[in-house]
Amino acid sequence: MASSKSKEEVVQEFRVQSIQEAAMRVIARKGMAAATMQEIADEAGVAKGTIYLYFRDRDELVEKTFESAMSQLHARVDTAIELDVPFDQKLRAMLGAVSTFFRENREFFRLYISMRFPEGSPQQQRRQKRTCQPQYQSRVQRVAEVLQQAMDRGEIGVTDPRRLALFIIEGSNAVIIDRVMSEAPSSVDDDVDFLTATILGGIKK
Amino acid sequence: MASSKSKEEVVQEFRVQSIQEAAMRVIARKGMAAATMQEIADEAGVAKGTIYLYFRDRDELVEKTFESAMSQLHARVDTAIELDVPFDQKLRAMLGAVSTFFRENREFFRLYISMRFPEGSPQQQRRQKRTCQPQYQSRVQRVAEVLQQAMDRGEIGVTDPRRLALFIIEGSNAVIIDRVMSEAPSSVDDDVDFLTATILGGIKK
DNA sequence: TGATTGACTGACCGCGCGTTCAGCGCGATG
DNA sequence: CATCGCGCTGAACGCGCGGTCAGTCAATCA
Repeated sequence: MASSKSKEEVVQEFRVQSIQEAAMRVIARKGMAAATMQEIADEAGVAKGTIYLYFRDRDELVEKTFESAMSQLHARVDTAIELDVPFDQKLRAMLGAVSTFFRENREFFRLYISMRFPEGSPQQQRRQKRTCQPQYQSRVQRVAEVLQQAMDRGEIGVTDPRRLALFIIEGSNAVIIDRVMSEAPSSVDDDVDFLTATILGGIKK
Repeated sequence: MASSKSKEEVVQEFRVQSIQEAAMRVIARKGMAAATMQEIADEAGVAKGTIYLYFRDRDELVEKTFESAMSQLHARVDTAIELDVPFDQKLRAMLGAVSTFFRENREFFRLYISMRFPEGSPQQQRRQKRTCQPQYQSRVQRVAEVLQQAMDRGEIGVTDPRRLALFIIEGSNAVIIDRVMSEAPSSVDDDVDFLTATILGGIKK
């Protein structure tokens, strides 16, 4: 047999996935704090207790859901980063990857935003920081490295790459999310054109 | 009498203010959802019940707290907007106003972020949208108008001013908030220099 | 086909929250 | 000094949540 696990494992993974997707949809609809286990279970078409067969508690469900979506985003951005092209094309590819991802995963952005700042008791905050912040930091870090390379090659001016990465990522996110939320028809290229031009050339006449 | 109201009114306003400030501090510490009325009351040095003498319920407390802080931010930005100077100086003044405000009100940024996307039941979400979204929209709108003027005068290139405003506001916020959170020593000018240069001139060599 | 398993269910539990309100104490009044 | 008014208190209430676990039943086994 190709894989050692057949039915059960496949079924398990399917369950895990559909519960995670349900969680994302409910969080997108009600917000992080107001998303209840009951509503997530209903959305997934299972009983509340079933969720606890696959996830220890609510925190773990949220954490795993965030991580698996985030690793997809990272995978896409990484393929753009690894392209061997001039910086402006690479920037365009990265922005396109992010834009496409958020368009295909409209429900994710709410979770994405919520996980940025940990909530709850100090312990909960520490736990979330350990698991979720690294995902952000590594996203910032990867972009910062790309910027650093471009600086070394003289393709762009020299500044603090981390601060620049933050500015680019959050500015772009705001534009992309605004578009995704407003139900406007497809416009990936439009946004990417706008962002690439603004980031590269600034707004000065 | 200068004002028609003396003792009682002054005392009332003081109570309202100190409760709002306590709410901001607790929200900054625990996050929006985990900030309990009990902890806010303790922080303000009053009993839980006392809060309900000044605010109908939790939602109203949060709403009013957000609005009063937000109007301070708006006031500062507005004085920068009304300056009769070239666009680049105006931009610098606006960024300086925001940066200074967030530095003086470290506790506010958490509330600011939380209010951006309404949470809870559909009714709650509608209520929050009616009261808080306008504050954001008007911030975006004001910046967009300044950009439009600059475009008309040929000071900057022509694009969609709203989208540009979003990009600038959120990119700048990310940089400013990162600095405020990281406890780094004063660096308002540093951030403002960085942001002004990047926004105006872009990053291309 | 009867026995056995274990994935799944959902009524139930305890807790902690927002909210209430009967009562307390203290300054003002006469 | 007795009375009153009122700002304030915090124990108590009900609700709705996350989490549990005894029971169900379809698939599997012998």
